Amino acid sequence: MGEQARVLVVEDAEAIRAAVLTGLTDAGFGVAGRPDGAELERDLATFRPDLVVLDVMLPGRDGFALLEVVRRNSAAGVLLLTARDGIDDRLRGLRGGADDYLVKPFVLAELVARVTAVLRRLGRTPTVVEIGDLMLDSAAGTVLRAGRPIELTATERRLLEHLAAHRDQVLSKTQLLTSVWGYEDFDPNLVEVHISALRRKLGEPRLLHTVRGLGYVLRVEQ
Amino acid sequence: MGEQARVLVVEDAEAIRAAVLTGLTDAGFGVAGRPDGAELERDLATFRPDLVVLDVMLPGRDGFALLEVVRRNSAAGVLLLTARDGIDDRLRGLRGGADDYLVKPFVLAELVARVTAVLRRLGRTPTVVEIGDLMLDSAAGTVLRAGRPIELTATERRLLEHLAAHRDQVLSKTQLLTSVWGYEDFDPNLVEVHISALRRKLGEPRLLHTVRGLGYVLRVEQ
DNA sequence: GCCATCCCTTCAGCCGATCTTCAGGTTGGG
DNA sequence: CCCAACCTGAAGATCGGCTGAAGGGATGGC
Repeated sequence: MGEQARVLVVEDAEAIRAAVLTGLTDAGFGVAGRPDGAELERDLATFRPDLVVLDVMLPGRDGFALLEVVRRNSAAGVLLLTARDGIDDRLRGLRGGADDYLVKPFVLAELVARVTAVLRRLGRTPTVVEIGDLMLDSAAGTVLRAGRPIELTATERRLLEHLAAHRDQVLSKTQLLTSVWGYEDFDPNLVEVHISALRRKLGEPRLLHTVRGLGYVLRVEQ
Repeated sequence: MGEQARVLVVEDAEAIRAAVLTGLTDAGFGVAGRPDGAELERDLATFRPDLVVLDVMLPGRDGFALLEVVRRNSAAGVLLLTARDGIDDRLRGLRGGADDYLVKPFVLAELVARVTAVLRRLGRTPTVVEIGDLMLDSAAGTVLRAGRPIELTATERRLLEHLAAHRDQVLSKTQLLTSVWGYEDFDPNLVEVHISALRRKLGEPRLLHTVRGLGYVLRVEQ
């Protein structure tokens, strides 16, 4: 496809938002802008951004809260804009799972460079991942097994995309719980239940394997 | 237990290098340091870092040149340290394919946070250990002997990984009990039983040897 | 506003894999 | 030859993982 990556910009300062949107458009990205994160969930579902640029200082829910929302509801990358130069904010952002951050004021060219870098790192440029006869199109939101479409719930899709992004790597239930659910507390059964549902829908031959005592791995057996 | 990730630090200022190495060690990383990149190719091959921290201003080849070397010769991530605050440098670094950069002077905690973040983004790197025709991939959770997969239980895998991490080194049953099982009480037979099972699965020629009265050692006999 | 539906999460029972212990056999150094 | 060290098959206890079912919150149609 056109392979145009989509970037959602949530920034309340209109001048900055406009400049950023222009810069990103010039750089060849598909863009959308919002003054706040009130409709973030909906935007994630409809606009399906590959990356979300979040201002930390926002009316309503702040950038950190929105970061959680993005993580829970999509596989999009996150770039934080922080007005304060405080190390604490930056650390909090990175620990909270942001892919990168930028301190205001910034030069437009640098933001574009960082957006590009994050997208490249995330390997989001090609939105299609193939594993055996399984095909994930994160842009279109479709999953095909042997050419046949599979209906997944949001959680199942996030789980599958995460496993696919780490194919051939064993991921523990704890890792999955934190990166797919964003949970701190540990309830292995929650993961097991969703793995079970995912397997039922994915069908045979089995791609999603249990490594007893370690976790799960998406792998094509030879 | 996963093996610790390895970080190579190339930085000519000795005070900074020492501080960084200490901080990373405290954070649980395996580390190595160099004042310049003269032996980078060799280091990449022998130390097998998961991440390389590169100072941009270096005697001899500078950070950008070394970045290229890392990219060509390994799958390691790269974090650039730049003394200048100039946007140009930062852009050049990100465009050149660095996974992240940090502007000096920086707070040690932030460097550690960034190193952790980059490693996490990179998917924690496949740590592969080879001993003779035995290959352990702790990320993929696989063990191969002469190319053939071997099914191990969780305890057997931990035991083997521990022995592999200390290849050619005799480990007593007490040492194994404490480091693999975390037990305080001493039941040598418990270790013997698992060693026995491990040998059966690993097959011939024997890699796991008994040193009577001392312990066990993983070694390729000549 | 109300109801049907979907989905996430928790719970409980089941099953097989695995851990640990025990008992008896084997090995090797002195 | 003897004894301590080591090996290993077997078996009960325990654990990790799977799955059907049900509660409850959110969503969307009427």
